[in-house]
Amino acid sequence: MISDEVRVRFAPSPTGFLHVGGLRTALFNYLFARNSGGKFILRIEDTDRARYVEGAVDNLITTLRWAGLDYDEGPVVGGDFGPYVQSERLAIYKKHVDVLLEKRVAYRCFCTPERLDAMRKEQEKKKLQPKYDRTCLSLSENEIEANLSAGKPYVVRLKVPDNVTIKFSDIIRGDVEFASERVDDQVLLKSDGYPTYHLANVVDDHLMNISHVIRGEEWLSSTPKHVLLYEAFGWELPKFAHLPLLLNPDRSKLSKRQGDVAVEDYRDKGYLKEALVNFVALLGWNPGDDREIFSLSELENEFSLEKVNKSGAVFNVEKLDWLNFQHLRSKPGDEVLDMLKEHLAVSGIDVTRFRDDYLKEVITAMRERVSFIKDYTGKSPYFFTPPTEYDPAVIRKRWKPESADYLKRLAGEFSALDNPGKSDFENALHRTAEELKIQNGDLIHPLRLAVSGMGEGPGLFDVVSILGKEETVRRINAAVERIK
RNA sequence: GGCGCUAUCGUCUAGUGGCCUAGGACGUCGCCCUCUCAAGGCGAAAACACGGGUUCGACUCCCGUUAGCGCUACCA
Repeated sequence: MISDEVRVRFAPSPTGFLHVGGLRTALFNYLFARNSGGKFILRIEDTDRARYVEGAVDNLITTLRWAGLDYDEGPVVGGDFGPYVQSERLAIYKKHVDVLLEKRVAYRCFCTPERLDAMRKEQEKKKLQPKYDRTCLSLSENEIEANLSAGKPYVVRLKVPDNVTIKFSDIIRGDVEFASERVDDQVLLKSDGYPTYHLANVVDDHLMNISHVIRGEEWLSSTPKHVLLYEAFGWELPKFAHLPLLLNPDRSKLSKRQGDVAVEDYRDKGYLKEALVNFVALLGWNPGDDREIFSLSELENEFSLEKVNKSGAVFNVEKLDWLNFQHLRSKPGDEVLDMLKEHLAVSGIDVTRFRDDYLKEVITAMRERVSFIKDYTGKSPYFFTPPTEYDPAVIRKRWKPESADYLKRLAGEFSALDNPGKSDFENALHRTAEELKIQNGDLIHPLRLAVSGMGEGPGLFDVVSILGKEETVRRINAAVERIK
């Protein structure tokens, strides 16, 4: 009997890196658990020795933690239902296969991969459904014994009952049914003694008391096999929820080739975990109103499987960028400061040259203008290093023959100021323009070019006051020498 | 091919038979603000796949067609 407690699991296979689709599946499981006061479990499905990738488990765990999806039971943290790595549970699967064999709902198959291959090709040629032909189902006890003692390798297959309709209910899709004729006699135990996904998954979900199986839609078609297994064991079915797939822009299943799919690719590009999590949550789920910006804890409060929709969702990076901007913008200044310092350090800029107060002023000035931390150096490099080049397009547009003289005059005015603030610079510039009988803009634009090398950025007087009097004057003098 | 799932603006989506002249967001475009760039404000273009039913009334329910996707391994 499955208890009332909600227990869900994320069960990745350690074949590489955490896929964004995997992140979304993990997130929905996590949110459902948190929302219902249940447990979120991590289980490693490493039953395919051929595809196992060294270090993938650690990577998976690290990435999940980075995203903030802490699990209650699983590798490293342990729990009462372990081990949580399938390769450490081989004896358990073997025992359960024996039960199935005993009940005669499974049978040994000694067919070679070569024969199976030929059979399948033949079926395909005849436009038949590829399906095991049950040759080994009719083996006598003696033949089986003989094969066994001859040490012939074998697999164990599920004996799918004839002419029944397999029905189950999916929380997201409603009632689904399959004709058993359509279901192949699935291999449960491979010849190397490892279980297949289907067997291990069902056994573990039952033994680990999993209440809800929340996974990608690609599993919907194999769910009848699982249902049959639960029935064969006499176990109660968990609730199923098959999530819509994440898609490439061309609407095929999200894959490499068409962009980045690894969570760490996005992390390395500077996306915040808050933005990625928020974005991925909105792919297939919505709160039912107009809100778009969510923190993880808000999602925990709001999430429900009933609001998950059925159709696949295109992974559209433009919206992710916008969300990154939103989340970065609302981060506390101190946190941004730390991130900025780290970014400067890895960019080879000597962080010790800048006081925290200086960097905080830069952050205030650039807040509305950056979507990523790297934009601080990308969009306003002049806060960290004096310009060495001046944008030719801006020179053409803003720099007049008289600009150099005007700026020299302005530099003189600035120099005379005593510990000036933003409004002092502003007043000095207005005064100079008036004396020169020119527009403020005739000074403002060349000055911006001189101090920044570019034509865009925060308010000019913010820039100048952040840079300070000495640095501003120095940059003016350098610019009038260099800009022709 | 078979089976299954799905189908609202370019994209993410709201919509559970009358509140729909189909709403919001991203993106795009225009205007305002303005020393530039952003941000912000205002506005525009932009969708119910198609055909049948059911109903007084369908985006909403049913059937079919079409299309897309998934599965069809001793992979998960």
